[in-house]
This record gives sequence, C-alpha cells and structure tokens, in this order.
Amino acid sequence: MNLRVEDYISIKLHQTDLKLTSEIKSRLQPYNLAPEQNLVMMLLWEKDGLTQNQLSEKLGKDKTNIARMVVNLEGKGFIERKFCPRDRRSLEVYLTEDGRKLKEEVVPVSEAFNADVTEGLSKQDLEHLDQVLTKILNNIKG
Amino acid sequence: MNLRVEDYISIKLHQTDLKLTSEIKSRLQPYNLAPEQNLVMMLLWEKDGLTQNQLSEKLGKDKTNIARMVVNLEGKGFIERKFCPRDRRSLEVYLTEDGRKLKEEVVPVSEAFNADVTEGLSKQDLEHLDQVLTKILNNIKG
DNA sequence: TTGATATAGTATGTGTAGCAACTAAATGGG
DNA sequence: CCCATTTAGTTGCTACACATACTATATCAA
Repeated sequence: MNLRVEDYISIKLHQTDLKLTSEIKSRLQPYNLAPEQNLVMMLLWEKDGLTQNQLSEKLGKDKTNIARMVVNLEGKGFIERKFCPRDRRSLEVYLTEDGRKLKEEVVPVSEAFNADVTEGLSKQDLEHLDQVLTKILNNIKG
Repeated sequence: MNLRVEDYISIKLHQTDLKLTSEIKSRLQPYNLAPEQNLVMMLLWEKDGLTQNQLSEKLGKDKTNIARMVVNLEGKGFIERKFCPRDRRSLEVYLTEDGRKLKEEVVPVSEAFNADVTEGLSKQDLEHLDQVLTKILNNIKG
C-alpha cells in the first residue's frame, strides 16, 4: 500500500483535535481553566457531588488524571472535596461559590466555541460526523 | 442554549482521538516507537535529510516538540543529526541503518491500524469526514 | 470474625503539546 | 563592515494521557 502521512485519517483527526484543543485552551485561559478542567466543571454544573470515580467514568479518563485535575481545581478554589460518609474511600466533589459563579462566564465561551467550530456545517454533516466517529470508536474497541 | 457535555462535537472528536492514539501507541510499543515519533519516522522514510524546522512545518507541531522527539529518536539509534553545511544553525535529520530497517516492520503496523480504523466505512464516508475536518480546521484558523 | 479480594484515590515516570526565554548563527541596511 | 533583526534549535515550565505500583477502606466468604 505505502500510504503517505496525509493518507491516514487518524492523523488528520489528531491534528484537527490538536487545533481545537489549542483554540479552546486560549479562549479559556482568561478564566484560569484548562480545557480538561472545563470538562470536569461542565459535569459538575449539571450536577455536583459526583465522586472522582464517577467523573473518571463519565469522561472516559484515567483516574490519575482526574485526581490531578481535581487537585488543581481545588487549588483554584472552584471546587471542594468531602469524604463520602457512606464510603470513606470516596471523595465527593462539590462546587464552591466561585465555581458556581464561573458557569455564567464560561458556558457562553464554550457555546460560542462550538458555534464557531460548526460554522458552515449542516445538521446532516454533524450527524454524519457523529456516526462516523462512533463507528471508528467501535472499530477500535472491538 | 445550555449544551450538555455529549452535545459538543469537539469533545467527541477529542475522545475519539484519544482512543486512536492509545491504540496505536500500544501497537507501536514493541518497536520502541511512540506515536508522534512514528510520524517523524514516516516523513523520514519518504525522504530523509530534512531539518528539524522542516519536520516541524510538515507536522504542524511546535519546534520544541520536534526537538524532543528527535533527541529521543537519536537516543534510540533510529536517526542521526548533522549540521547543515550551508546554514550551521540547522540540523539535518538522517535515518540510521536501524531506522531504515524499522520501516519494514512498522509500516505494515500503521497500515493495518488504518485498515482497522476505517473498517466498515465507505470511500464516501471517508471523503466526507476529510472534508468536514478540513472545514473545522478552517473555521478555527480564521 | 477474619482473611482474600476488590475498589477509591495517590504517587511516580514517560511521552506529548505548546508557551516563553534563551543561545548561536545568518542576514540585511546604513 | 557592523549592528539590529531574524531564524534554528535548546531549556524550562505547565498541563494532559496513561501505566504501574502503592495505601486505605470496603466487602464477601469461609
């Protein structure tokens, strides 16, 4: 076959992802939030009190990374952790007042980012993209 | 709007990329090659003697990362660097015998990976994906 | 009740991404 | 020809991904 670098769709996908990450990183910088930290916050804005383990499952990320992100977010004063009374191994993650207020500023940034990214793409394009990404994910898992 | 985590296409794209990276990483591990190091090698297998700066441009990566990858690849004995005689600031990157031999083992792994990733996707699906990713990239750049 | 096993989270190490500040070499204008 | 500017690459910093090994707590079974 002898494919060239530009023939691998996974490479293009990777490079697209890097650009997206870089862009959202710079947009979030004024709010002292890293991109992955924002994902944690998004889940907590929906519902806080999740354990680190639940965050890890929902985001499909390694628990060591969740631990680091949560420690950072705690250091920034956006969340606080309490030992779960039922299971003292678990830490429940709660928003602080600062963390709660941050939602008003950051959610519009995320939504504007999403609007910019999907500019010029039809609903069909996005659905198709979603389906193809799902297929790719399944191809890898199995 | 109030989108949920799963409504952001960039998040899905990011998670897909992570799975792909993780998979190719484990497939390349037996050859002592990290995924991004493999990208450098792929370019060099097409044509070696490129400077670090040219590698950086072709891969769209920061020169600091290229420098680090190249140092690692040199440590592994896959490449060697020579000062460019015309411009003594530049380092030209050449394959060693080991690096050259590696191609025979690693290219089939990359191509098998690509075949697995794209399994069940039509040519149209892939073209559409490529186009949509290109549009997304352009949306971000501008 | 106790001992094996599973689970939640932490610590550590490697690889990657990109920014800022730096060194050394090249270049171009006065 | 020399000084200012640009360019190639390195070093240091922060954040992220993931693997392995560890501690502490929970649970289940004999």
